[in-house]
Amino acid sequence: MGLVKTEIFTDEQNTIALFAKVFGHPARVAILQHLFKLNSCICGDLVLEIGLAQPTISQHLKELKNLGLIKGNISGTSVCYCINDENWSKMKDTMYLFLNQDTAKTNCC
Amino acid sequence: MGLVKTEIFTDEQNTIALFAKVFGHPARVAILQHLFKLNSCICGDLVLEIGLAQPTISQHLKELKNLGLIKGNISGTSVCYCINDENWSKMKDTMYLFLNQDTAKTNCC
DNA sequence: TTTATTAATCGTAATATTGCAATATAAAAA
DNA sequence: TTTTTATATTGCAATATTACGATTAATAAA
Repeated sequence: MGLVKTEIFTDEQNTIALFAKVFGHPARVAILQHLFKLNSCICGDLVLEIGLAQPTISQHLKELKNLGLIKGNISGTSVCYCINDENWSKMKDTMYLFLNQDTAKTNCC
Repeated sequence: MGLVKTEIFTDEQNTIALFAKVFGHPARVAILQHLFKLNSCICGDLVLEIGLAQPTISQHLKELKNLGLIKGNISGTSVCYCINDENWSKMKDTMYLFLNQDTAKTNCC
């Protein structure tokens, strides 16, 4: 297999898993942290900052873009990437609901 | 390859990625939601609730246990799983810091 | 003891992910 | 136009993940 059975789960469960999955690689975490830190946009400096080959970074950026968490503006030969604030906020709402399930709960073991 | 280059990332980035990775599968999301909802512990009912084979559920439970997010108590022939509140709370702190980077930021594109 | 019952482990097939070299694409500079 | 610069895409090897049948282990019930 190696194939996730998405049909048997709710949309919410699949959505949470998709967002979590994209954060499940340190390179993508690092890319997002850089984009946040610089506040302004960034292009291929990411390749220098993070120690991975250019095609690898490009691939990770694509996954973040596919989920709508970042957007890229072409300026000349380079591409300027930055956070998609609106979608980031929506993602946060979804993840918060999941992470916050533990409030006011007591366990038996 | 297929092998993550963890050496080139910070501990924080790797930790975030590890937590996110475990949430990156809908079955594990579903298991956690069940454990939270029932408030009391659960054992192999998870196999019935979620539509995956027993060894598959067992494997997912193991990953959650390895990260310390759940704990299991043996009672008779069955095992009672529940959330590890303390570790869940610590995990939440880590993830919140990451998810909350967007506060008071403006982007250029 | 023998027989359920429950969960973990092993082994394995199918698929996905990671990373990069090589190449392609596209715009800017010469 | 030719060359340079910056990024995306392709193809592929190495490794990881998912899922499950078969088996094992361990306790409870008969």
